[in-house]
Amino acid sequence: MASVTSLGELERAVMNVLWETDRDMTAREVQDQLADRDLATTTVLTVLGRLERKQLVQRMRDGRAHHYRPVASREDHVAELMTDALDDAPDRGAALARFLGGMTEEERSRLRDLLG
Amino acid sequence: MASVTSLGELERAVMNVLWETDRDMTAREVQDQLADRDLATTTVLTVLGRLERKQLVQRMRDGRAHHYRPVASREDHVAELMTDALDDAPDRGAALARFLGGMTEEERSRLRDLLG
DNA sequence: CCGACCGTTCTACGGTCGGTAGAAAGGGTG
DNA sequence: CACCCTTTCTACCGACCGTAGAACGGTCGG
Repeated sequence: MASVTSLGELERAVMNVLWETDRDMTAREVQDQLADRDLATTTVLTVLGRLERKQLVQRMRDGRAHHYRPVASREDHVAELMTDALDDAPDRGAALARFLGGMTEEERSRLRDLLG
Repeated sequence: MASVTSLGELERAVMNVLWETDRDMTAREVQDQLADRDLATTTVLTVLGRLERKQLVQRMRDGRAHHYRPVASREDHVAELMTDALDDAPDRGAALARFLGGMTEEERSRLRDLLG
């Protein structure tokens, strides 16, 4: 059961748009935010559909169109990816130690604060 | 630049064998450890080759055969995945907070210890 | 010294997934 | 009611993965 979800490039871009825009969006609005890619609307819809299948976005009908929103915040999503990665380590302590070792002292200190 | 590496099922199984066996292995030895899958030797070789291309394993010639070894420990690998995930969050603090929130108090306490 | 054998490399095929989008259907709006 | 917007269906291509046969090259036993 692979990790939570491995996304393609466009899928990731769409999630980023949804995460960065702090409200529900229609496919058209997402498309507009990705204007530089010059995508067809159907392409955006296909991707949104796949993201819904992967349970990363949720959609609600609103008149003719649908509105899409991320199921979880980006931070929650990231935290979940981290947890999943950690769950792959038989020696959690060692993995955590390596993880901490890769951080700056500043960030470790922030982590201490977060841990109260 | 997707995440560090997303592996297929068999690729992951091979990495697990290499990680769990604490010495260099030949393709044949890996195959033996995966006997339940009844794989052809060439299949194992192909996978090991792909893992080498992905820089997850390293190989050295030893007489007729090659010996394969993981480039990094599983814990290092996991830590790297965690770091990569975290790097995707614009708000690292928030992501870390969510991550901590998903841990048991026991583990948080262990983390405090690791942080010294 | 040669043949059998073993490990490797090359090649390939089918399945799944992601990026992409056209065709056609369905439902409001004027 | 006609039109237009959004959606659904379907599809294609390329990449990646699981899988493995064919063929090659070097070693070792005889």
